[in-house]
Amino acid sequence: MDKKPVIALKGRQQPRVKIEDVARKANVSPATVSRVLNHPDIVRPELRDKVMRHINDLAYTRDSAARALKSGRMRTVGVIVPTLALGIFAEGVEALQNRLSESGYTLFIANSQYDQRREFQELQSLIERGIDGIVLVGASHGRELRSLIEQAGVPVITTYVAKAGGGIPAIGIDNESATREITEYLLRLGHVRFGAIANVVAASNDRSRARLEGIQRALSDAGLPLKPSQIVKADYSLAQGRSALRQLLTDHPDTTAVICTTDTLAIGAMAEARKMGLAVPSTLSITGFDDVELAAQMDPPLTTVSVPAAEIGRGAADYLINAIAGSPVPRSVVLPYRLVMRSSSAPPRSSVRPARRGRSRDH
Amino acid sequence: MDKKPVIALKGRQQPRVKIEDVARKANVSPATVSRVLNHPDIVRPELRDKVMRHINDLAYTRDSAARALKSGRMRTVGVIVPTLALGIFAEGVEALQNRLSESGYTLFIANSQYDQRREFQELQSLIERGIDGIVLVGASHGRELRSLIEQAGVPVITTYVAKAGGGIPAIGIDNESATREITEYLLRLGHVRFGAIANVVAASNDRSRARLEGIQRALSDAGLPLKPSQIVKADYSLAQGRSALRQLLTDHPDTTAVICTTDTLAIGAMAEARKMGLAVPSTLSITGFDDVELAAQMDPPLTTVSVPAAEIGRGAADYLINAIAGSPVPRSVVLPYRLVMRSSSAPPRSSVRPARRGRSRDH
DNA sequence: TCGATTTATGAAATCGATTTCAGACTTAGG
DNA sequence: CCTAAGTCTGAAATCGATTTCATAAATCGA
Repeated sequence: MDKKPVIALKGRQQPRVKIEDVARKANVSPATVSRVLNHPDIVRPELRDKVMRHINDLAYTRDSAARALKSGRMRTVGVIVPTLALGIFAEGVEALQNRLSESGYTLFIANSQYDQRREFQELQSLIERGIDGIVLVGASHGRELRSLIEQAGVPVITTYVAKAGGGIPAIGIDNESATREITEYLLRLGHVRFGAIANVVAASNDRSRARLEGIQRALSDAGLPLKPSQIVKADYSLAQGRSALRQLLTDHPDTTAVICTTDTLAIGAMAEARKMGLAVPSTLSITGFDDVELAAQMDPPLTTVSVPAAEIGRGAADYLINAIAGSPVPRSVVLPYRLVMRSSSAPPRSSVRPARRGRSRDH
Repeated sequence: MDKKPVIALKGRQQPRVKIEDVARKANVSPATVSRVLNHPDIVRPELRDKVMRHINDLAYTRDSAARALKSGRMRTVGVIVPTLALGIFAEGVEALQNRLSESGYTLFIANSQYDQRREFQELQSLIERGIDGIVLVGASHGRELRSLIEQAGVPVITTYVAKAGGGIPAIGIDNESATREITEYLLRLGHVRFGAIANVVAASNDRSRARLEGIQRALSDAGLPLKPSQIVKADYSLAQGRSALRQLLTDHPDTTAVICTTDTLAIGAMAEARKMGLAVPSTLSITGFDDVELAAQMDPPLTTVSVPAAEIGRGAADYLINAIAGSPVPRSVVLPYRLVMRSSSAPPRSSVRPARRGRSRDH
C-alpha cells in the first residue's frame, strides 16, 4: 500500500452560485430565473435568452436538495441487486441506468450479497434518502421489507422473475418453465439418467430454486424423479461447478445429462468433464442457464437459456417512470426467454430414440 | 412483451410524518426532537427516551432533502464507470458501495460507455444532485470535465490507473509496467516473434493504451520493435479476440507469442487457436490481463495479470470519506498487481534459450 | 380612445430540518 | 437563603428553489 506524501485537501469550495445571484446579474427576480429553467415557454423569449446567458456565465446549477424539498420529488431511483459480480445483474443495472438517465433520473445502487437482512437495511437507507422508486431482484423478501415499502408509499418493481408475492409487480422470465423446457428437450433426445447442479445455497435465491423445481417437475412428469443424490447443491462459482460434477459422477457414474442452473456452474462442469476425459456431448450432455458471453464460445458451445437482462432493466425503468408520474402501469410483465440449443447437448451415446415430438424454441 | 391488465397505481402516500408531529406528540419542541436524533448526548435521558418512543411509534424518518439543504452535505457519492459489463469494474463498484455503506454513504452509479461526452453529462447530473464525492475510471478526461469538478469543489478520485493528470489523485495499478513485465517474461522464455491484441478502439480507454505501450516498450528495448501489422486493434469482446488472432496469424504465421490487453481477448484468441489446431502453449503462447474468474479455469489456464479491483474500490471509498471529512489524504496510491504465470505460456517449440536472468513476480 | 382581457413579472410564502440565541430551571457555593 | 454557574429546552432564523397571488404591461375590441 505504497503511500505518497500526505497532503490536506485544498480550500473548500467557494460559496455556491444561487438563483438569486443569477437574478441580480440579469436584473430579474429569482422567480423568473426559476421559470426559465422549469417552464421556458412561459417566459418572453428575449428575456429568457438573457437569463440563460447569465446562467451559463455564472455556471449556475440548481441545488437539488432545495428543489427536492419544495417539490417533494427527488428524481432518484434505487436498485438493490444480490451482487454485481454476475454479468446478468450488471447488464440489467446498466440498462436500467441508461433508461433512467434519459428521463432525468439518477440511480442509487446497493447490493445485498443474497442476505435479506442486508437488503432490508440498504432499502431503509435508500428510503431515507427519499428515492422515488425502487428496483429489487427476485421474489423472496421478508414481510418486514414489504411493509417498509408499503409504508413509504414508494413504487417498487421486482425483476428477473415472472411474479412476486404481496401484490408487488414483477418483470422477468418464468424460470421454472425455462428449465422445464430444457429438461423436456433432453428427454426428447433420449436421456434417462440425469443429474442437476443448482446454486440453491443462498436462502434468498428464488430464481435458482424455481429453476431446480422446473427440472424436478419435468423429470417427475416423465416418470424419472430425481433422487436427492442426483441433485448437487452449490454456491455460485466456477470451482463449485467442477467439484459438483465430480461428486455427481462419483455417486452416479452412468449419468448422461447434467442440467445446471447457471452457466457459470455449467462451464465449471464442462472444464471438469474435460479433465476427467469425458467427451461433451457424446458421453455427457451439459446445459446451463443465462447465456453469458462465454457460453457461445465454449468448446463445444453451451446449450443454455438466454435471459433478456437488458430488456428487464429497461422495462423496470419504464415501469417506475410511469408509476412515479401516476400513469397506469401493468401489474406484471413476463418476458420471453430463449432456449439456445448448442452442441454441448446431444442424444446419449447409445440411446433408443423415444417417440418423437416436434418443436421447442421460443417460449 | 406479454402485458397483464393495466391498472392505475393505488392512492399516493399519506402525508409524511414531520418532525413537528413527533414534537407535538411528545410535548416538546421540534428542536428537541432534532437534538435527540443528532446529538442524543445533550438531551436529558428520560426526555430522550420519551421522544425516541414517539419517533418509533410514528415511524418517523427525517426528510433527507430538508436535511441536506440545511447542512449542505448529502452523504452521497457518485461513480462513473465505462461499463458494468466488465467484471473488473463491477467488482470495484461492489467493493466501493460496501465500504461507503458502512460509513453511511449512498452510491450513485452511472456509466459512460467509454464516451467522454456522456461521462461529462453524467457527471454534471451527479453534481447537480449535490454529491459529496466522485469516483472516475482512468486518466483521460476532457479539460471541460476537470474544470467542472474544480468548480464544484467536490473531492474526486480516479481509479484503475497509477496516476492521472491535472492534480487528480488516483488509486490503481501501473498498467504499462505490468505488460512490460509480462513481455519481458515471454522474452526470457525465448520468444522472438510477437503479436499483440489490444482493445484500444475506444478513445478514452487509457488503461489499454498504457498496456499496449508497455508491450511495445519492452519489445523495443529488446531490439524487437513491433511492426504495425503485429498489433491488432480490437474492441472489447471475445469474438474480436478470435478474429484478431486469425488476422494476426494470417499476416504473421510464424508468431509464437500473443499478448492480449484483456483476458476476454485472450480467451477469444485461445478459442480460435484451438479451432485452428494450434496447440497452446507448445505452438503458441497466449497471455491476458485482468485475471477474471474464468482465466484460471481455462484449458490450459491463462497466464495473466491480476488486478486488485476490490482493493481499488475500497481504497477509493476510504479516500473520499476522508477527503469529505477534511482529513489529510494521500495524493495517489499505487497498488501492486500480480503476475500470474499459468500454463498458457511456455518457451517456444524449438528455442535457443537466451542468457537467463532471475526473478519476476510481484511488482 | 377607453375598458376588458390576456400575458409577463415580481413579492412573498412555503417545503422540513437544523442551530443559534436566549431564557428557564437546577445545582453548587458562600 | 441568595447569587453564580451550569444544564436543558424552546422560539425563531435559516438553507435555496418553487409557486401562488397580485400587479403591471400589452393586446384587443368597440
